[in-house]
Amino acid sequence: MKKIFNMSNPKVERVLADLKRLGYRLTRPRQSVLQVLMEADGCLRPEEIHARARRYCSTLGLVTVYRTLSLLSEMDHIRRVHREDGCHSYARTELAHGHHLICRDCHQVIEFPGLDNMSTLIDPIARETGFLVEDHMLELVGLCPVCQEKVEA
Amino acid sequence: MKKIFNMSNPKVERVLADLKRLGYRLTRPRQSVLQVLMEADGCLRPEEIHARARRYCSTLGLVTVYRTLSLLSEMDHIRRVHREDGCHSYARTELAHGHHLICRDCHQVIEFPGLDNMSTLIDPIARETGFLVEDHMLELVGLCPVCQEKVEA
DNA sequence: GACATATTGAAAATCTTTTTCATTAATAAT
DNA sequence: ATTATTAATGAAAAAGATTTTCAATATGTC
Ligand SMILES: [Mn+2]
Ligand SMILES: [Mn+2]
Ligand SMILES: [Zn+2]
Ligand SMILES: [Zn+2]
Repeated sequence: MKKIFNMSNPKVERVLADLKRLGYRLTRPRQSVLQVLMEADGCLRPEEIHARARRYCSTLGLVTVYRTLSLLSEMDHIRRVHREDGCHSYARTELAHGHHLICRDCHQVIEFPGLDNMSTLIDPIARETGFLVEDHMLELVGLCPVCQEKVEA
Repeated sequence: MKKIFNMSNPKVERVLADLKRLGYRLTRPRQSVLQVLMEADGCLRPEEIHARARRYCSTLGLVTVYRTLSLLSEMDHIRRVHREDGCHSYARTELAHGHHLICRDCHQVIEFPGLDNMSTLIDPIARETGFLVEDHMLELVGLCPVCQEKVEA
């Protein structure tokens, strides 16, 4: 099958090539999910991805979304992000490195972008322990500006 | 109700006092869950906690485990730890607070040494966001040396 | 175009967690 | 100790998220 989008996204192209290289078929459902993920600038839940991707492939089933997410995760083109409410979100690997800053009072959650210096922290630990560190999760807890004032008052 | 365990654990005592202070009842089901959590030296899933706590309170329902976990989390006596497979584990705050290195295959948990440079990481974020960062949780996930070999083989 | 089969979607199954609600038991008052 | 109050409990049902099953379909190849 040919690409389903006339206007081509270089990120999408790259993944499509990778899929083909590995012998996977370039189906319309897959392409629709991929397109959504690669044009998004944040984390999306499977349900959201499903809704958006249906605009490109109206017959798309949620099951296929899950299957595609799992495949793209394996290939490390997207990454799964933990959510407080139990389920998961997915984002392009470049974006998925966000960390959380949580206010212990109002429970506000701020995402802050990935830290490049994270590896200066992790590398020595990997070396010492012999672990192959594949992922990390950093969560900061404290008081947001608003709640700091509430406490002072 | 009086305490259900003749041999008393100081950690359990402390939480019981706190519960009483806040007007909660010291029920047998609650005490059994608490006991399990405070005598454990690692993370436990609700199902595991349920199984263990039943030895102290045979009628204990899984629902009550969830309710107690949520209460103790609110009170910050235990902390919820994210798991790769979607569900959550819980551990005493002291245990859950440190930095952990978790093997995604054998689930081994190693506590890893010295992160003095944590503040070089956190300070800029605090400055940018205006948050007062009081606590942090860092979890590294990967493969332990043993499980790396298993994969290679 | 025909073929082989990887992929799909619907439905059912699983699994974790939450809600509902009638019953039970902890605490405080008598 | 007995009783009254009502927070807390457990069973069952519901809610969600994700996975499995399987017959039908669409893709890449010849
Ligand atoms: Mn990260
Ligand atoms: Mn999680
Ligand atoms: Zn706040
Ligand atoms: Zn291991």
